Amino acid sequence: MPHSMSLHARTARRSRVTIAHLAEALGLTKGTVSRALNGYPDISDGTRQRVRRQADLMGYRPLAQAQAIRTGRTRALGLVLQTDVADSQRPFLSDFLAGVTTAASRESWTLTVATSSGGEAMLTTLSRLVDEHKADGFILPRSYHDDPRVRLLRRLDVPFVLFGRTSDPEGCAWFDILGEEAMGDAVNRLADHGHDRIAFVNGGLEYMYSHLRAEGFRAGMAERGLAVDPDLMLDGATTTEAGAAATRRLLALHAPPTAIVFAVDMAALGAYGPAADHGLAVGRDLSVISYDGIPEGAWAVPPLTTFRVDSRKAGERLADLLIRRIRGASPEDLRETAHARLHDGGSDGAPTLTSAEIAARITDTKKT
Amino acid sequence: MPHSMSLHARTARRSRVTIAHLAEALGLTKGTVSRALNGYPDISDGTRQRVRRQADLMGYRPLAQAQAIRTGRTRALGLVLQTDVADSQRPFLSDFLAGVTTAASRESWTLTVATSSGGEAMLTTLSRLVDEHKADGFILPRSYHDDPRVRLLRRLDVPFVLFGRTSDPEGCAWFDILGEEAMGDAVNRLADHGHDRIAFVNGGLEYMYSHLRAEGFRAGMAERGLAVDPDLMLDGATTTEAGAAATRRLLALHAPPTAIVFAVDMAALGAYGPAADHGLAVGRDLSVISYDGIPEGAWAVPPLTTFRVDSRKAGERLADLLIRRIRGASPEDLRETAHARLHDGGSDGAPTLTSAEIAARITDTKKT
DNA sequence: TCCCTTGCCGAAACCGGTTTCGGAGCAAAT
DNA sequence: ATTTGCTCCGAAACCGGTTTCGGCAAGGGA
Repeated sequence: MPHSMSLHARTARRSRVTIAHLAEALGLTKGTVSRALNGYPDISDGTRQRVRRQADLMGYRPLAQAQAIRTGRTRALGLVLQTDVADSQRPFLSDFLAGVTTAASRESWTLTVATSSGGEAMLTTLSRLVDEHKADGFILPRSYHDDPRVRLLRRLDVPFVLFGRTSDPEGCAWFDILGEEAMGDAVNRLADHGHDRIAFVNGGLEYMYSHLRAEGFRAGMAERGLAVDPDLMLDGATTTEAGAAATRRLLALHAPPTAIVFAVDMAALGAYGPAADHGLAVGRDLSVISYDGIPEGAWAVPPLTTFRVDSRKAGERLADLLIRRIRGASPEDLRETAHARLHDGGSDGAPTLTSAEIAARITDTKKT
Repeated sequence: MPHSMSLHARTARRSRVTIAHLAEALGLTKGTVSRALNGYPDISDGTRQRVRRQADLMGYRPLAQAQAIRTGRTRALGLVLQTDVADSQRPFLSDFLAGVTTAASRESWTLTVATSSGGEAMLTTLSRLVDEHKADGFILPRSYHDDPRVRLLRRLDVPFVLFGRTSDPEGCAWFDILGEEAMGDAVNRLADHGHDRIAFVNGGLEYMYSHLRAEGFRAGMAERGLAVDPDLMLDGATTTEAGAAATRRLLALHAPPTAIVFAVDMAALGAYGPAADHGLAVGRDLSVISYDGIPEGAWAVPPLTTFRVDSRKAGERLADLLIRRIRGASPEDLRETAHARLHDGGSDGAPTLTSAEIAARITDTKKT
């Protein structure tokens, strides 16, 4: 007499089909069903098929949290956002999340999000999430040159993937956009336009990307046989104000640049004000190329020429890599990069003035 | 002989302090400890104190997922973002998430985020999350006039809070910004400037906010004794392109407005192009006031005068309300509103031209 | 003094899964 | 014919909590 004693009817409010229901319907025990579904070798192919078929016939999906108390894994990705810094990734957060969650839900994983303000709080939050088993691994956005989060998770032996590279790649998986390549392309583009006095305004040196982008800028200059003037190399500009200050400083030089490459859009937007102050038209008298593709760039006049990042894809790739990392793949096999795409806004072009002419213009406007 | 047989030493990698450890240290059983911590009445005050003390002495924190398999509650808030619509809340997503998660973690809850594209997918995602017990309740951003998510969750008897109101408030808790008040203030401000021919460009009527803001606009007009001309009432503009189209249509009227109130910043940004096409200076010849406070508005020339929303606070309040809702508070007691704050950008001012003069200007520029 | 509450806690079942252990059944080897 | 070994599954313990049930001891009323 099969199906003799049925479990409590599924009429109860919000009852799901459990592994016990499934086992009963199959005439097997919970344990056998579980092993069948989880690929244990001591289950015959026949029953495995039968179990699988019945499982998706009845629409059985294991309860992640029930599995978690035994396995310690809850099929959740963790993402801790730092909210106290002006972050060029912020405008794309929505896209980024869309990427992460769609890739995650493809494997029926979910995303747990937390925020923290300040580096210390970040570490506290991370270890709390680890301790409470809220996530099986973490996506770490905006990697630092020397990243304390990496050290923490490495020590705790918790899987993670970086959005960005880091100085000590030991045990690190990552996805990154080749910012150095973009910066090199920017130099080449400007050189093609005829510029030979090109400045570089970098972001904060605590971030890994700054080192890479500076490298890329230098490589581009070398490629075109252009000298890198230390006076034209600034850093620490991640806001519009800092970008404006950097621009003013560059324009005040005896031999100002005819073009500026910014590592960060937010800083590049700061170039427009000082340029206008001296009657310099961005895109003609002063060329600007930048990186990020933030929406504000499109509203500048002329719109910013910049290298766009596909945040949604980044999220997808990171989620995918992290899941594979959690499942045991070695970090060395989980390193991917992609290219930024140039968006021609009009803020760069052939120089209409030489460096000397710009210098003259500056002294002129200063007098008045 | 108390403490005779100690549990496996806590030296094991990543072992937490469990309720069994706690019980052993106290010489009680797991069940008693659990009841003590959860406020059951059949525990003496003395032991309750003792248990509590020992609990935070040993740093015990219950594993949410272990509790969940019995209680069905996992101390997680759910947030499903719709990613396929141009959403004025998107630039503030980071702040919003910061608000939600800080309020949640204050009560040691977490946030589970999912995304979906399309209304149907949204409902599927929601019911999957409910079915898999991934969240105990949901924050529903950007409420619709008639919201299918509300109907679904109401039917499933799952707690939720709305960011925004809805047409059928039955069983709904919410937090909302008084957009109608802002629109009324906008009208008053324009009337103070001397405008008497004011247009209103609304967002999509499927959203609840559009109805409220239209209402607020009408109330403001009535308050100032101004007639509402049906020709000056448009809707469906949530993008820059749609805003531009609406502006062109308004300017082409026999008696064009001297000021336009937009329900949405993204649409308001569309006013600049058409105005410039006809040689009209925004802020002087044509006044524009809007709502949202998106960062792009600051880059328009002149910057947009707009009503800003405090997204972080909204997130905090929503998380708080939802937690109380899940804990059993009745939805009627969980309804809060807040005010938008005016940010004076310069896109509005006293009219320099009358409606007739604008009309003349339009026909002039059309000829050339 | 006896009985009946009442307060308070232990014991054990339970939630929905996973994992270990052991043994039944069968075929091949001795 | 017995032993050996292998395949495959059931039984039961386990994970970290919650909840039900029952019983002991103290207190109160008759």
